[in-house]
Amino acid sequence: MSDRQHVTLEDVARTAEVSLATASRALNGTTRVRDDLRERVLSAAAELAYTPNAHAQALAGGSRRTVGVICHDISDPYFAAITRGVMRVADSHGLLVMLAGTFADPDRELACVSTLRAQRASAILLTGSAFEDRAWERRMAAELEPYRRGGGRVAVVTRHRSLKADTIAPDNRGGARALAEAMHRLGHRRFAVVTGPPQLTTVADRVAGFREGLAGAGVELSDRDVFAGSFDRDGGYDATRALLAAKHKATCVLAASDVMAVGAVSALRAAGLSVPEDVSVTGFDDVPLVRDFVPGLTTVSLPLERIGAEALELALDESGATGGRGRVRRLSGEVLVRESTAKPRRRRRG
Amino acid sequence: MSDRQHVTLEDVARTAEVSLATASRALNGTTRVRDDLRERVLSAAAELAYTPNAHAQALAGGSRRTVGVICHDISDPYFAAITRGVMRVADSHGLLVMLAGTFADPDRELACVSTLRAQRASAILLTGSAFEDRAWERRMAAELEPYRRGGGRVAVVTRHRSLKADTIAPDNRGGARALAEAMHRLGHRRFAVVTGPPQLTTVADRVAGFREGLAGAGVELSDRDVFAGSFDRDGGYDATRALLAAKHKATCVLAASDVMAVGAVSALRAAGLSVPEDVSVTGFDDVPLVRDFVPGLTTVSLPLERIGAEALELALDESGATGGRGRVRRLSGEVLVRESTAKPRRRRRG
DNA sequence: CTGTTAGCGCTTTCAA
DNA sequence: TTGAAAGCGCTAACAG
Repeated sequence: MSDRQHVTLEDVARTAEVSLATASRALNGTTRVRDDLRERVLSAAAELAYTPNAHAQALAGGSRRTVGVICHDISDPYFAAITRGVMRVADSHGLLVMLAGTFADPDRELACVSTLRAQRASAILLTGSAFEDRAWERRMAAELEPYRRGGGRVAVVTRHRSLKADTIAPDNRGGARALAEAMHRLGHRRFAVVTGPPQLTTVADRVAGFREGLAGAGVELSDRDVFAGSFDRDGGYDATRALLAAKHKATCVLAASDVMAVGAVSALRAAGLSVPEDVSVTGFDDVPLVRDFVPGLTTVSLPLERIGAEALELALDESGATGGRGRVRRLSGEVLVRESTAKPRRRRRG
Repeated sequence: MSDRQHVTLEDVARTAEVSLATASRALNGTTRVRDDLRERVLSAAAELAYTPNAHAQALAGGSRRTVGVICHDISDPYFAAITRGVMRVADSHGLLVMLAGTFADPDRELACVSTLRAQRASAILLTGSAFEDRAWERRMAAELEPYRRGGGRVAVVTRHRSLKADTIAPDNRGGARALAEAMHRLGHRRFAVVTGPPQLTTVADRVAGFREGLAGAGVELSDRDVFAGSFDRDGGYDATRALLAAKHKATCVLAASDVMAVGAVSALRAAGLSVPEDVSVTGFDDVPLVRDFVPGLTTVSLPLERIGAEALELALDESGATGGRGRVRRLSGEVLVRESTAKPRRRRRG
């Protein structure tokens, strides 16, 4: 046994008394190798507990066995579900997932791409919302372009088309519109929106959808009906507190995500209001655990795991790669009316 | 501009009209470089959108800029929270997280270690429960040992001591014992346990703790009081259905995790029982979103993000590395009695 | 089918 | 300080 740090292919070859090339071939199965030699190599490798150095393999032009996933925050069930879908597909392709978290910081996101680029990930998946910011978009495009030139594949979820990448596009706007319309049909006339930072395209799309749906039904949503917080549970809680403090008369609160809705419901309860008796609340996404909430959250269901899985599949599938513009796969959400929403009461507080 | 795939350091050096070595030094700041040369290198790199090839860097003995995290399922909020903690620390050290999911399959877990070893991750974190299986343990130890010899660091969460790695050990047993005792003090005398596969050490420890706590109070927990399912929401649901089908007379259901408890509550409700009026239910972990459930889930709170953060910190901190046995950092959980548990009724169903 | 050899892109001695 | 050159461990021609 050597006092070297790692067992290398050379050690294996020497032990098996074959050449480096033969050892490599035996291990990778690229070319046929005489059976007894292959046996010798394999047992030598096992005996020495040999593990190939992935860096050397990658450098020698062998493989690119990793994919990068960039999300805002893995502890958000939305991203967790998407990432799970990615991991399933990655696993079935023998790929390792490198996970980068941006915590919704645009600069951090750029840095993540750069890191993943350095790692020569075979694909980069941008799963988080984009930021509505021309300068940022340009910088992102500039970061992505050389990556693509080097053979890297890019897929994005809900992003601006300007990135020209393969895109999985859940219909945030349409889903929000349909949800708002459903709430209007239920009888609601006074609405408030509890939402995240408007620079996030997902947020912007959903709010735009709410606005459209209501406008179509003749209800105007003014800026004073929109309460923004961080795009998480606490943001939903805080925004709802602000709504309460403003003595807003909404009978229905449209939250920009399930997670925000959970915060909203908690804030309403803390204020002594009950859902849906006093106020109806809706979410968006239909994330796993929230399905077991009582009252069941009315929401727009998105196939999150599938979104992750398809994003990676799209990125990995070279065949249909259009020359630059990127393919777009649209997914529609389904409005799920559950118990967190009800007909508004005749009379309300205030 | 070359028609090469990637911009390399050589391109940068040529553009800046310096040697490879100087370019490298200027970029890494390892040695002093004349200011004007450094400037030239930096601007050439920027101009060419140069990104170092991490594989080449790693191979040349430069850096190990990744850590591996192995978990059962990232969409489980328990692992998501731990991973978030890991990512925070990784980020502050400039490390990239490689995430591997085992879906609680022992063989898959072994394979993950091997992959991460190949990637020369600077540390491997085993965050999922171990499996109670001597043969598996031996194989895992055999996989880890050469990794360590090559300078790799290993840290584990809730594992068997036999792995001899740095360990973050939440007190599953003690927490479970305290929780069971608290439920006994509340007045419960008939208990059932809804749990995951007993081969998982976490599960085994928690069930053992429940058993101990109850035994100390004079209540025997027999095998017929324990209902096992998969260690997730559906497992909790299914196990509770089994409990119901067996007409078990428990007034208090102890679930092995919050996520299982969520499934348990849903199953009870579906059967027309209310929590806590008809049956009390407890969880374990105190995962984020479940905190907003109504009724609030009585549980044992574990600092999940901190567990992840400390696991990586421990692994990265060479200073206190004991010569082989591994350091152990114990963390105790806190019993949180909320509204999902109540005094048992005098009379019960059946 | 097997062995020899030339890199992959970078860091790091070692001289200058 | 700077540059030349020797690898890091592996794969993939290219000869045999």
